[in-house]
Amino acid sequence: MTARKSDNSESIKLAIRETGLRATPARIATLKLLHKATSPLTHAEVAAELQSLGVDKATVFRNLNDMATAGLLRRTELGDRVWRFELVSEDDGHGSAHPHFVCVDCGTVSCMDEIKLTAGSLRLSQEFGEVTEILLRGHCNDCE
Amino acid sequence: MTARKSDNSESIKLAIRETGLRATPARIATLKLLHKATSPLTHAEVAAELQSLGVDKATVFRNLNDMATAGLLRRTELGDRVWRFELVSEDDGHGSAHPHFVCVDCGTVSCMDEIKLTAGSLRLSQEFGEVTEILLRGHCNDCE
DNA sequence: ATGCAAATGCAATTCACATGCAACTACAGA
DNA sequence: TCTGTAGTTGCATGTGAATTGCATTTGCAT
Repeated sequence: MTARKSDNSESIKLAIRETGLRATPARIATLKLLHKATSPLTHAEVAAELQSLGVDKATVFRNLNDMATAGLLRRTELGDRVWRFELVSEDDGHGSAHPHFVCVDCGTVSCMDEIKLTAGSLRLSQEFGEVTEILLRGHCNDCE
Repeated sequence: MTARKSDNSESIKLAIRETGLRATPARIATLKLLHKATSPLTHAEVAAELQSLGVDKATVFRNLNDMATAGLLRRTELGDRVWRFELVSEDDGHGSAHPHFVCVDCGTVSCMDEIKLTAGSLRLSQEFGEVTEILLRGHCNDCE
């Protein structure tokens, strides 16, 4: 008894339900997959992986988008017109919007908590609208 | 005489030829259009504009890409899976990219020439890698 | 003026993603 | 534990941007 191969399935289920979504096999498998991944995965990659479980491509698309909207995943675009998804780690807690650095080569997303605009720039940016996200793209040190 | 309506056509032609490409009407029209534009234009926008001149969509696509490769244009992807092109203006010296503001509601793209990071942030960002693009997302004043 | 590589027009295609709808299922309540 | 139903899924189809193949045309060096 106990310690069955339930792994972290239960905690994953809870995390999903917390967002108001249902803990379906497809979603659990998606999160497990992203949990193992060392870099963001594309729609296609996740879909290919879950196909063996009988999960449809469209379902994967919808789930990734839904879970990204729900805040479980982060959706990034590296510049090759393909969305990539990665887990939003809980310990990364600070819900506040902090800048991200995206390596266009490996897709790694780093949080740049300390990056700020100059005061003047901040004011200028107000003239455009309400900034909700700051994204820097480039080549990370591990890639160049 | 002189100062005919040749405008800057001649200088545009020269600029194109300098890259090894031919100065065709479609390319000249494309550059003139981008010259007038105040923000990056999409393939579709340029194509729509040049359609009245009888220029085919595919030609526009190819020309934009070719001229971007040639260094006349800058090709950016602002997160909506659509390429945008803008002139790499010589007088603007810094061939380097300037930040863009993208409205997540209406999709409008604005160039933020004056926006800068603090010196400290600039230094910090170096620790992540070489930043090639800065993107701010949010709700523009016309939308909120 | 002339030849030919470069460029163009048109149609068809690819590729990533989105959607409509009927069937299914997770899960809250009986 | 059983059941109703709103949330999900599978399948097929649609969409919109970008790309490609190929025959024809054209810029421009000679």
